[in-house]
Amino acid sequence: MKIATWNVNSIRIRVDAAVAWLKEAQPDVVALQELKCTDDQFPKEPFEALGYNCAVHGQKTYNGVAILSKRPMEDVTPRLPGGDGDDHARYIEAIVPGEKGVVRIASIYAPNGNPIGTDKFTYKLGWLERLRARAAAILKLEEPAALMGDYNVIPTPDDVYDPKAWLKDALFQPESRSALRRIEALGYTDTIRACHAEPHLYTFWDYQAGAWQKDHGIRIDHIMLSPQAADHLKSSGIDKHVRGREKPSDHVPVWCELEI
DNA sequence: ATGCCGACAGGATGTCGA
Repeated sequence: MKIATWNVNSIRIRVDAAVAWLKEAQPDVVALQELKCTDDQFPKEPFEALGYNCAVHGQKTYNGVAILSKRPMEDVTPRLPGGDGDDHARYIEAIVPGEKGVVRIASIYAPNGNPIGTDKFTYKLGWLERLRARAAAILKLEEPAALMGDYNVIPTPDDVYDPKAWLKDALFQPESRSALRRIEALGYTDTIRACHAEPHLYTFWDYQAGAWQKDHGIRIDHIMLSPQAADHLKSSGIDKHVRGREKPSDHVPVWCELEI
């Protein structure tokens, strides 16, 4: 089973780009983030025409997550538990059948958290703690699971072109990095780290200041596998070339192959 | 230099992203 995650930065404006990538990459399951549309506005037709079922948790203008799956999904559950009154559409979970078993899939869009020292940063850390709690609960199920999406956290200095330039950014704060490490420490595997020894692999390049041309990127989109999924990890990659196309998202797809 | 770019809502320009 090939699974992938992609922050599309508006699904409506990215339909052609998404269809082109799906045709070439042929993933069985895709977690999408930053739909920037309501459930009603989500363009299901072009994806259904490619054979995908769509589970959408949208919101007007901001956020929004979805899971596309060739096989029908079960137990589709939007919203991250906890966070009383939190109405941001940043999480959706579903069960997807594979050839040999099922995989629990989560599409994650963690808060940006800038600027630091504000309620936004507090919200980010609280949200990541809620995610850790959910990740711990999923581990107890002892089943293959992939928690994938835009974590908005740069894990280490090796995951950014110039660590100094990000020292005051919410994505690279010690508290943010620690929150991600706490999830990994539960027993989750970062697929790109597991499959690639070389540093400076990126998933996001800002639209501004020629970041793409200068390869000024950061790695913030991650696939985290439960032990039962990591046992079946075959390969993982980043479809970097997608960033060089017409009207690109500022993020690119991250994928992995599971023998499930 | 805290903007550079891009999407959205709305109908000008402010908000948000990372």
